[in-house]
Amino acid sequence: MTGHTRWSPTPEQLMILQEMYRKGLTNPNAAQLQRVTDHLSFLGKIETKNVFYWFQNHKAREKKKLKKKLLMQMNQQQQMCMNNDLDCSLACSRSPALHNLPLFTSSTRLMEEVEDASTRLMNSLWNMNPPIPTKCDMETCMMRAQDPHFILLMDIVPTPTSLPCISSNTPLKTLELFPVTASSSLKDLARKIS
Amino acid sequence: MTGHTRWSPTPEQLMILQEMYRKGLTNPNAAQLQRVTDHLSFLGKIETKNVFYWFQNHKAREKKKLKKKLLMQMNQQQQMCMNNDLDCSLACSRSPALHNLPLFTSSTRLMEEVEDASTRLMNSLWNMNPPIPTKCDMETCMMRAQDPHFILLMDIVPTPTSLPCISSNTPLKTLELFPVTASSSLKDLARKIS
DNA sequence: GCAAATTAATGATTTATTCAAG
DNA sequence: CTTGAATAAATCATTAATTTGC
Repeated sequence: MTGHTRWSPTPEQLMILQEMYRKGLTNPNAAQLQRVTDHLSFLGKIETKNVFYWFQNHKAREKKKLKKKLLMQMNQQQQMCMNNDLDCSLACSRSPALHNLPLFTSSTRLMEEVEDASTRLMNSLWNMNPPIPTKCDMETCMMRAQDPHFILLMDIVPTPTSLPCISSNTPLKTLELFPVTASSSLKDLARKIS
Repeated sequence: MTGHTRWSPTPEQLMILQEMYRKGLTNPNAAQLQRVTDHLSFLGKIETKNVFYWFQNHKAREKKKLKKKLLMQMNQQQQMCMNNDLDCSLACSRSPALHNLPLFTSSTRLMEEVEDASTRLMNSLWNMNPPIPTKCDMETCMMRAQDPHFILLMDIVPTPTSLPCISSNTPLKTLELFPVTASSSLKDLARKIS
């Protein structure tokens, strides 16, 4: 195949082809190919098969590009989601109103004792000192299951007794079940013990 | 560190820890760690630091697992999307009602001639024979931009003159701009020419 | 079956990042 | 802007699980 030189569109031809494609001509039939070829032949040497192959290739490559682009978008989105929201997906509320919600019913288990033990421990922790600093009334909330956790979004209305936790103009917020501030340094504790 | 043997939770301890975590205890403070340790010490040798590390690791690894899971889901979804719908995203309608929609206005370009040339060619193609077999009236439609293409969903009401293209109980459908069936085989054409 | 060899899980440590107080 | 506490991420190291050849 050394004697041959393959077709290469002139800039004008290329632009028109691209424009046609962008306008929706992604799969021209024989008659259309012929017609396009006729028109483009005024701008340079061209054959029907060139046009045919161009559309074939262009479609495939646009598809590939779009695919790649969406992949990147999705990965990015996903990263953001992961980095910012994952902890929220674990968060839940200490409010008594939630104690009996499905959020706290465990999946069926063989060992009821484990269930009981952890529940008792959990309840004892709820009653521990120091008291958890955030205390809010809940009005509306949405719960979304995200196996194996739940995301709980709720409308928070700070009560008079509540500490300055969240400004009231951010209505939808996720509460945390357990205190954010430890009474003593965990690192120190861990070090002292080890 | 050869003399040491690292802590390994008994099955009961592990179950309770997991249960606590599932109930929302993902970041215990010092007092909580101590309390949990005290309780679990009845089930086997355990130190506060073990509990501390367990929660740290478990949280991190659950996060990682969830991340991976979501990633896979997204990739799957994406694959499906790509394989089934990509061609649809390129589809648009040949109906005269759409000729002046933004769908067919090209982006701003330096060379107006190209725009004109491709538009003229496009228009000539629209008027070509054989006539495009699908012919429907449109009532309602939605257009969604998906750079660099558009997805057009529309309510199709077959007219008396229309060929049997789409059953009327599938109201929302994507139309294709150009005929799906070529008047002669493209493959044959390409072969004949080459 | 079982014991060495390989792989996967996971406890423990270190390093980096975030965030609030001064 | 710096510092320190807290947390998250990355890494190391050992144990548990499994594979493999006999």
